[in-house]
Amino acid sequence: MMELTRKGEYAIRGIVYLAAQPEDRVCLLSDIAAAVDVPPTFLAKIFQQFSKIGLVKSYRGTGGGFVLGRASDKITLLEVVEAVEGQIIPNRCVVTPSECSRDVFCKVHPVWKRVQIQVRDVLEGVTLKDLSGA
Amino acid sequence: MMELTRKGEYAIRGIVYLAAQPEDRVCLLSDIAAAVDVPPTFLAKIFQQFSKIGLVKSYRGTGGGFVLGRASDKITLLEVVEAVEGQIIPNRCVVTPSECSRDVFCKVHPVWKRVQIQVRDVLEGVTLKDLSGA
DNA sequence: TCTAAAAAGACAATTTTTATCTTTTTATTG
DNA sequence: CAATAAAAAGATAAAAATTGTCTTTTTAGA
Ligand code: SF4
Ligand code: SF4
Repeated sequence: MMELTRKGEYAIRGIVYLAAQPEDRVCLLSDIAAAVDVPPTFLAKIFQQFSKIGLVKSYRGTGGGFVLGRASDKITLLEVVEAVEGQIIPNRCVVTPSECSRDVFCKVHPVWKRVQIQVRDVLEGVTLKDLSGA
Repeated sequence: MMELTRKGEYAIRGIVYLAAQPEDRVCLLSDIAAAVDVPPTFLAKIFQQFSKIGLVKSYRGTGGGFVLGRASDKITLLEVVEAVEGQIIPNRCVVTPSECSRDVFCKVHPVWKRVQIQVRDVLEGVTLKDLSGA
């Protein structure tokens, strides 16, 4: 339970690698994939998601590749994880109360809410800089 | 991500209902299932798991059914969840470091460890009594 | 125009989840 | 003892999610 998927793990590896590169060095997807040991086609999908929300910037064509979208200390682990895994949802009723008619009186409901907050807090407190630094 | 499965949700509902019953009242599985709106055959599997580790006690035959294995304030939500979902594992390297060769230098690894601890702490701090009380 | 590289979309194998159904074991009761 | 009640165990299966791959398209540079 609560397990990060491969996709999430790959996503983190990839972007942490990027964050560890010299500031404005443009990296090939194929190079990143090889470096962090992830299937290139899979990582491509992941970086497309990153690109859409601006977590990375991409350049096409010759000399193209990827760079970080913002300074590495301005990107949190939470953003990275949520970009590919979606919101941190310990239980569906946390995000969709209507899902369960019992939520009116349910005492479990607020516990999941607390779990959500705790997890988010941990992940939000870590930046790519923290993860890529020496 | 981090989402409880139906099985986990059902498990909690079922055992919380049991905890809310008068002390030594033996409950039929079919009654519990109906009360908490869970497929009876599915709940049966769940309660079998509970029974194996003593979270509930079961009686077969006429007049049989289930009662809580211990006082409701001695059973934590963590136990219940882990009984059916397995350990709280935010990332597999947390439990099987050998899984990933990068764990020696990896800075992400300890973050998942912290997530694990936080989640466990929240769930461990809640008992069935807390969840079933008026 | 040719080539390099990412973006997009379609597809597929595998695994996990979410059950259901049947048979077996155990206990009670008349 | 026979009949019945109820949980335990086991087999099976549909649906969904995960984990990829492959092909085509778009964009940019040389
Ligand atoms: S029973 Fe409570 S915890 Fe479970 S889904 Fe409903 S509101 Fe959420
Ligand atoms: S790269 Fe780090 S976080 Fe990811 S599996 Fe390996 S040790 Fe764990």
